[in-house]
Amino acid sequence: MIRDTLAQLVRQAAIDAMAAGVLPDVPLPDVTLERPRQPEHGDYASNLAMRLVRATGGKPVEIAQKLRAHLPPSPVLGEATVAPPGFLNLRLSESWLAGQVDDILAQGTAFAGQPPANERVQIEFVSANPTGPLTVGNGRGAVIGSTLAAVMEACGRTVQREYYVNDAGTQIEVFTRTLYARYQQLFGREVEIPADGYPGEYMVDVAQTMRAAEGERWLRPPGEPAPEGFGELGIDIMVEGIRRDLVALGVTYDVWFRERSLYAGEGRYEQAMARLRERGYVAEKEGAVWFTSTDVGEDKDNVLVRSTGAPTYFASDIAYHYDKFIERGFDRVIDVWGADHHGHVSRLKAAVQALGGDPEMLTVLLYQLVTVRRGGEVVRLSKRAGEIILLRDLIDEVGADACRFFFLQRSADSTLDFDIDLAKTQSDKNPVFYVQYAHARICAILSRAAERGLTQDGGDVALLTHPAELALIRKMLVLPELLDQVSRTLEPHHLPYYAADLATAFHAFYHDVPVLSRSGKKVTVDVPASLSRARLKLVAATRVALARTLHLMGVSAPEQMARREDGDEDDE
RNA sequence: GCGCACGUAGCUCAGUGGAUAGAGCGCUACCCUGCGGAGGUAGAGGUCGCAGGUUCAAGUCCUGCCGUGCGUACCA
Repeated sequence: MIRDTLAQLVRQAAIDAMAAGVLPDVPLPDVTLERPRQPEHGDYASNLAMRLVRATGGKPVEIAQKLRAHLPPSPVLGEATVAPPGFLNLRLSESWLAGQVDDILAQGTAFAGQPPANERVQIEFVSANPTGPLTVGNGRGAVIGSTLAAVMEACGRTVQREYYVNDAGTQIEVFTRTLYARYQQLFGREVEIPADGYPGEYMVDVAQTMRAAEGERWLRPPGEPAPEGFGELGIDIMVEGIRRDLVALGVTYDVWFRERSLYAGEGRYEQAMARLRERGYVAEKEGAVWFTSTDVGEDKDNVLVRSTGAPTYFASDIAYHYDKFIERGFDRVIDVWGADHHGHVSRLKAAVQALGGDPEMLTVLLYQLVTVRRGGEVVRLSKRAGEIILLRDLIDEVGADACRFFFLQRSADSTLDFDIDLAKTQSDKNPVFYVQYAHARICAILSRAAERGLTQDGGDVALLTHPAELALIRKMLVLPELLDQVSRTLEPHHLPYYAADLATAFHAFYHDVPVLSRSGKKVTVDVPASLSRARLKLVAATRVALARTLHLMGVSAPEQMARREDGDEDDE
């Protein structure tokens, strides 16, 4: 990355200055460059002089000047200046910048990525209980998780995407009793769904699916419980529905991990509990089995096996993470959870530590709640599911692209207001539209040029010297750094902002700089073919960068937008 | 009570310890039919919740307080 190259130059300048006796020989801190807010301050700035001043003495500005004098020559580096209170500001060489257009085109869809690194990452996301359909909140987790997976892959990690299906435990019994009641109702029996059951209408749909497939096969005499296998089939139907909703959002998985599989035979559950016991973290008291998490710094102990003999959800989770860390041996594990689960983060990390894993390698990424607005009013109800809004309904109404873009737009730490009206707007007010339009416009320009027999072939990027051209190239070169940052901080919300920035830089360029000759009523612009070819290269490179950004977000990069009807200025 | 977050423009939100705190929407002007105007330019709008502290430098780190959300089960 260019930032590293420049940092190395600054570091070398310090070493050379010390060797020359111009600066006292002191230990050198890590040289990091930042991007100044003001463009006048250059492309990158180093605060090294200010960090050295305590050890070396002297004035920061003078130290910075010495660093500047010892910067090794480089084709990358343009101007270097010193600014108070001691910044060393660096500007990229314009000829090098122009040359990056060829570089971006050569990289193509691999642009801004990193070579493979030897790191295996597992990212588990959504993992909603299969007792109900996905909600908009689950959708946010799906988009955050899948986007992070894509970015980490682009940055060289080997990524496994996993969905943990909670198909064991008490909730499944409740689900089964509810479903069986619904099933019997379809055959005219006067049966009430359980008081603690799932009232949503989707349960009727599942029951109907089962009747449609196998008729009354599952019916037992009145008063008897559901037969063996009935609940499992119901769960399978639910999981399939969840899978389809996720596909509609552009999300697929490598592994669907069944909680039930932890308990098969002498499985992971037994192994994990045995390991905890060996290591001295299991105690019996009050008729239950406890994880003595206070021994690893927790506030309280937690129950593993209830006095009824049934394991808790927490025990399953321990076995599951035992499998991730100890058996499957991932270098890094990321769990994406809704913020309402944050109370479990600490004790799960404690469990990983107690098992002998490294809790630092487990990152639990929490995202805050989603509220949906329509006409400024908060939407609360779904007809089919009660007090939740279905992800499916949102996708059907605004489309997967808008869903993904909007879900990504906010930091996971912030609650998210999803404005349905804005997401459906076919205008520049809608950021998804604005960005996608930029891509479509690029495609239109390239094909228009081709119609005239002009292509980027043979274009000489050295002709790209206009400030708007260079600004656009600079914006494209942000992407590699951005992806690196997202992969390290796990904050994908920067991507939509960047996409909009890049689109703006393109529109500004296109507004200021003619790519093709044109003749209108008022103005005639003549662009030499050689210049057109060079600028078409820049346009094509912008397409590469913009499409890359959109694809990582899982948002489509359309070649054309549907034409808006003329004269249709009003909102519907 | 305790724990984890959040509090930045009218609204929704960005802001890796750096220089003059930004964007979109909304508002006010302008470019006037354009190589896709579904675009561009400019302006108004801020005690970064409050008070201390650390630092050459704090919206950013630390402490306390106020406000909001979530959690604090032998539920998942």
